[in-house]
This record gives sequence, structure tokens and C-alpha cells, in this order.
Amino acid sequence: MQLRMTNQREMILRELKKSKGHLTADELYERVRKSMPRISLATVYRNLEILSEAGIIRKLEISGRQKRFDYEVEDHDHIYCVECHRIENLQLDKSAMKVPTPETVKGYTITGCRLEVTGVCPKCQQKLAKKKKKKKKKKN
Amino acid sequence: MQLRMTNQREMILRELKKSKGHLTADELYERVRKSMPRISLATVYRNLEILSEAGIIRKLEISGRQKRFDYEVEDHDHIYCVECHRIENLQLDKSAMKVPTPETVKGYTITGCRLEVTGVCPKCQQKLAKKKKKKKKKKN
DNA sequence: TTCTCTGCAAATAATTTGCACCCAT
DNA sequence: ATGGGTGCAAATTATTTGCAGAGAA
Repeated sequence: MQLRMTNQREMILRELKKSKGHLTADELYERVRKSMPRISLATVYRNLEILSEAGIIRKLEISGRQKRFDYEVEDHDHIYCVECHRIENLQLDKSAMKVPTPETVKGYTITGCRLEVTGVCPKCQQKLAKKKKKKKKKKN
Repeated sequence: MQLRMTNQREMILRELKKSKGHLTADELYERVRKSMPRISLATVYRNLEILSEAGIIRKLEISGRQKRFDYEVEDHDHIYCVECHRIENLQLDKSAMKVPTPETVKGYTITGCRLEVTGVCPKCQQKLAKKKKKKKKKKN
């Protein structure tokens, strides 16, 4: 199965690269559409799947909600805000961490290992602080 | 908002506990249905969401399109088979690893940190080996 | 009694697929 | 010219929601 470089595919890659990462199929669709109005959402989905399978982009699978795709294939981890669902890159020196080896995970062939850190981003911390204040006021 | 302990809720918790973890709403629904045929899938969804918000069960934010829920709230990681999508628990000494601290992730309040290891489980390794053999035969 | 919870059905959201035509190689 | 790629619409899959009645506190 040969991969062909179509205009659509090129556009998708360019936008993904430009955006600096973590777009959903839908977000990407909206962007690509501006310069290629007749592209179909299905095409975006199909290509994201194909390109990530080919290792050209990376698929981030964070449970349940929408898949996100990332242009940078180099090794890095992510931090995920549980409030607003924003995802940011994380530069960690994984070589300094003790990471599972086949011996620690009996029988498995390990293909990847990444750290998912969850937290509350600065913006959401502010929002939450405000909410708490409001609640207090209501009670009184 | 008070939480009430209904039969449905009790059943869901019991089955989740019994199963030793990582069920999707749908899988859980099928199990609970055996002893409670009139339960609705919507109830399962609603309760999984509520119970995980209350900290009684855990929502796994890892790979896969469906959300999965876990009874064991204690800290542990998971390994995910990229072939059959099975998820198994992983006991790792995270204290021995250097794990992100607030200083490494500027501004974030860190709520969790989980290692997501992907790989191919023993069963799938066998399956894949068999497939390869078949392909070779076809070529000849 | 009060208010949360439930079942049902219908609505949304996210993604995939069938098909006929298009176009990169 | 061949076979992968595309757009469109329809189909699936996963999850959520409105509502009226049920049942835990």
C-alpha cells in the first residue's frame, strides 16, 4: 500500500505543524477548510489515522473524549488539565527515570512508554478560586 | 447534593469490584443486567460519572475510545496492549522514579501522574507470529 | 414528604464506512 | 491505466439529556 501525497494530506500536515500541536480532527478540519473549502471531515479523519499509523504524526489517546493529533514525533510527554482539557507538552528526562523493562512487565513486548500527568492549569486555578469565593458568599 | 445508595448503585459497585477492574460502561451494563434486567444503560453511565467524581471509583484517562472505570483507587499504573486493547495493572515503585514536581511544570497544580506503557501482550505476540507465517506462505 | 434517582426514548457527539468519481504515480 | 484518495451522505458507536414517575432519606 503506497502513500500518495495529495493536496489534502499536505494541507493537513502543514496546519498541524503550524498549530504546534494537539488538535482534534474537528479543529484541524476548521483550519484546513479556510484554504480548501471543499475538503471533507471524513478525509481529515482518514488522513489523521493513516498518517499516525505511518508514524508521521502522533495520535494522543486520552480516554473517552476526542482524539488529538500531534506533529512532533520526537519523544515527549504531556500534561493534561482536568478542568479545561488543555494539553501541553512536557520535557522530561526520561532516561533519568526508571522505566519499565520487559522483566518488570512479564511477557509483554513494550512498544512505548509515556507519562500522563494530570493537573489544573494556572488559568483554571484562578477560575476555581473565584468559584469558591462565590459559594461562600451564597452560604452567608 | 446527597448521594443515595440505590440498588443500582450498589450493584454497579459490586460488579466493578468483582471484575477486578477496567470495565467500560457497556461491559458493566451487560454484567449488571444479568441480575437486574431492567437497569438502563443511562443509569450506568450516570453512576459511573457520579461515583468517580465522588472518588469512590476511578476513571481511567488512558488510551482507547471508551472510558474505563476502575474500582481500586490506590495508586497504580497500567499497561495497554495495542493489539487487543486489554489493560492490565502495573505495580511500579514510582517513588524510585523522578516524577514531575510543580517546579518542572510551571504553574500547574499536579493532581496525578500516571505512566502509560503500551505493548503487545503475550497472547497477541503469538497471534502475530502466526499471521507472519501465513503471509510468508502466501508469498511463496 | 422531599428531592434524588431511574427508565425510556430521543438527542448529541465523535467517528467510520459505502460508493461513485477523481487524480497522483 | 491502476489503485489509492476524495467528497458526500448515511451508518455506527459512545455518551448525554429531558421528562415523568419511583423510591431512599
